Amino acid sequence: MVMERPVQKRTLETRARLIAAAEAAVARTGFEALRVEEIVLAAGVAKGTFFAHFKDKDALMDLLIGSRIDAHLDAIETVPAPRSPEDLVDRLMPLMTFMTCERYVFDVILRRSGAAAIEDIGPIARTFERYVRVVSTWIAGSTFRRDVPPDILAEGVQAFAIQVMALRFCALHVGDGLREPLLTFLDAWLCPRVRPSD
Amino acid sequence: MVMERPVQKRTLETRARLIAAAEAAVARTGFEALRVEEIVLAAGVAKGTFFAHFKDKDALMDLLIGSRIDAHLDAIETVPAPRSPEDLVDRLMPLMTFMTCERYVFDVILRRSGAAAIEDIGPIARTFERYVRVVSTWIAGSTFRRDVPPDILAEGVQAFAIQVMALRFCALHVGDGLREPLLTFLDAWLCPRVRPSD
Amino acid sequence: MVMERPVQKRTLETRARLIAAAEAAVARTGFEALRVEEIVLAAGVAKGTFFAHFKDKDALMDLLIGSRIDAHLDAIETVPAPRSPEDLVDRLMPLMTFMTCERYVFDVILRRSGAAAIEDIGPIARTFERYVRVVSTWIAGSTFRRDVPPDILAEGVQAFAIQVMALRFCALHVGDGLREPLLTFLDAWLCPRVRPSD
Amino acid sequence: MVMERPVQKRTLETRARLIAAAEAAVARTGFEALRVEEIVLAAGVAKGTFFAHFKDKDALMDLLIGSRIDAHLDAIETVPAPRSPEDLVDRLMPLMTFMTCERYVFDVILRRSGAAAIEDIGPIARTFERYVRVVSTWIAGSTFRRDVPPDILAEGVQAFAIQVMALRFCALHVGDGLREPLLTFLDAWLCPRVRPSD
DNA sequence: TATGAATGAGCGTTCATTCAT
DNA sequence: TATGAATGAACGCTCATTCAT
Repeated sequence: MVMERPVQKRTLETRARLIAAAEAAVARTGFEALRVEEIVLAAGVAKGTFFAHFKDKDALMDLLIGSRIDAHLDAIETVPAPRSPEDLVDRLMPLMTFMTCERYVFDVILRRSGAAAIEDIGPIARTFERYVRVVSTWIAGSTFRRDVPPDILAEGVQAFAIQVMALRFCALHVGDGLREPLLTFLDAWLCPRVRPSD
Repeated sequence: MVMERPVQKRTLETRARLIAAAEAAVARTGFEALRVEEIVLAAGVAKGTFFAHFKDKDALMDLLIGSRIDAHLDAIETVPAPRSPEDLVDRLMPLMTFMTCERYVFDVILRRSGAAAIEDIGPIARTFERYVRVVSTWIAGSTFRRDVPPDILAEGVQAFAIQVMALRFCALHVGDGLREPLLTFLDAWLCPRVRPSD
Repeated sequence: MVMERPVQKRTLETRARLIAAAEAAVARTGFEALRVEEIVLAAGVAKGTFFAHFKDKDALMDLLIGSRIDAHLDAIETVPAPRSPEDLVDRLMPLMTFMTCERYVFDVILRRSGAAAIEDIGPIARTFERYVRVVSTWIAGSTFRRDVPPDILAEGVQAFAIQVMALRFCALHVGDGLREPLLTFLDAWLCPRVRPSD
Repeated sequence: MVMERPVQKRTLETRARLIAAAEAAVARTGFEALRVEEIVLAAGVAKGTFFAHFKDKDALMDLLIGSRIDAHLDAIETVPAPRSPEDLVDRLMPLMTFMTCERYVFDVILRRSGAAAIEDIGPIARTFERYVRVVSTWIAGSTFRRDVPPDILAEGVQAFAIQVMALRFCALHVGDGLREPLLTFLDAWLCPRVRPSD
């Protein structure tokens, strides 16, 4: 029988120190420039200790970015459901702005949004599920189109959001902003205005 | 007045030899395992020569993958325009299969599909534009919904394709295939069956 | 019978252009940062042309630095012979200042002051002979010590000058200046004040 | 308060292995032909380890040559002080022979004998200080001239030794040997035979 | 848990020099 | 003479990760 030894206080402290050091470093130099070396130096622990707490650097990255996304989703859940595509875009904007704060961050998000193995599903991947759940719930209680299940519509919203964010990093579309293009897509996706075809 | 001297024959030959060697290596071991050392050895040129022709290994990767995508688009352009979402998915399948042949390849494609600067726009990024152009032309000549401009619909198709491919690498959806999920999206996107509610 | 074909005008012009371009580049970025690429670009010729005019980059460096030293020696020869070690040091100061303008320059001078093969004796090596000749002549016509031949004394002056310049680049002696230390040596070397012990 | 943790045993062992491997390689092929690759292979460590121990190849070179010079100085310190310039030259000969064993070695010595910054002062630069100290002590206890402080005389000895070694590599003086020319200088420098003119 | 020296495999660089045209 | 693509042989670097203590 495996005894779940209660996590020791020191362990939690070390972990907290590592995360705090990482966040301070990110605040200073951004996500891309984050170095394990830098973190352990600031946290005052050895390199090996870092890897006793995090499977690899990516796991920490996942955690840092994931919790930022979660914070945005927390905020999103406190506001009332959107009643129009415009509303929806407004709700999502802060999150999208964060996701595109650095090209590197967006790349990590894309990479970790899917996971190679079930056990690798990390914070970011979970925020993607949560994202769809939130949007799906909104849609279910909305006046948007009904010919498609809410969860499919929600996944479509996610697809368009990613598309729009990706364009942001394309030189040809720099400066386009996120709002307008996304609105165009969501309007067509959620409120198609077609003549019931003959 | 600067005279643009025509590119020398030898230059083109060397470049061709490098690309041929790289392609042979890819055929043998796949994209991810490609090594610069391997290429220059096979091509019989000095390492310095490689970097005189390609900014870095990534630039070659961009070229190799980009031309594969272009080949698929060439093939796509020879067949008649699709008449239904099913048709459309069928047309796109070979390309999507290639894009997801290696996780590494998909990552490169995502990374290079947008560019930080105009001068960095490479082969892959250009295929993304071409992709949209091709699909847009199809849609323009089709019986799909008309309430949204063809190029927006085409970009949406791209967004859904990427969404579906990304899911492929997600543990939760491995084995889902590409066809069914994409069809679900494209049906809803291109042929919405809504009652003009109001 | 070898016909000494008179050097063509174009040849001389190209050579002059190369030297001018090199000197301009040196003025901009110093000797150490000088690149063949930079020179040929500015001169508007191909890289190969450079090596048709100069055996190697070092040969040009030798020429550039050598002619600067020669200019200093020209100036030195116009002033009257020194009557004291102080005088001597004053005469030599501008030359020493140039020789220590860059660590790299000093290194080149040391390296080229001797030559591996007779045919490699270049401008800098020749300036060293000239230097000894000039100083030797001065000493021969002076009231300095007579128990040692002037050319040996002159070589000693050279040795001390180098010693002092080398110290200049040593962190422990930075800021020591060149004048005082050299004077100390030359005073002892040229005007020993010893009691004839025997 | 930062606790200076004592250097680990393993660290010292690895370092020793690297140095031993380098010395073996030098014994085989000389200093100039020394390759980092060769060293790490022979030492059985990773390349990264080499650069964790030595800033670059030059730093190792400095160490290797510096310790050879130190060994010569060790030997020099065990013999009685010289009583004449001839004695002095004899004492210095083995060291000078080593310093001129390869043109490359002499170049390294010249280059590293001065340092750009305090923290760059390496083994070779330190041997130069030690050299002056040793010779200075000898002179202080000798019957050589007394009108000049021993340390100045010692620096002069060093200057002449370098002058003579540099000439060795000069085509015009190849084969001159080191002994005779140095003796000429040292005799004049340490035992001036002048009539007090005044 | 904590330590930190060691790993490692390949990338990119360097840039004077050569040589076929 | 002039051209400029190609050479070449190390070097140095990277930096997350491992593992013996």
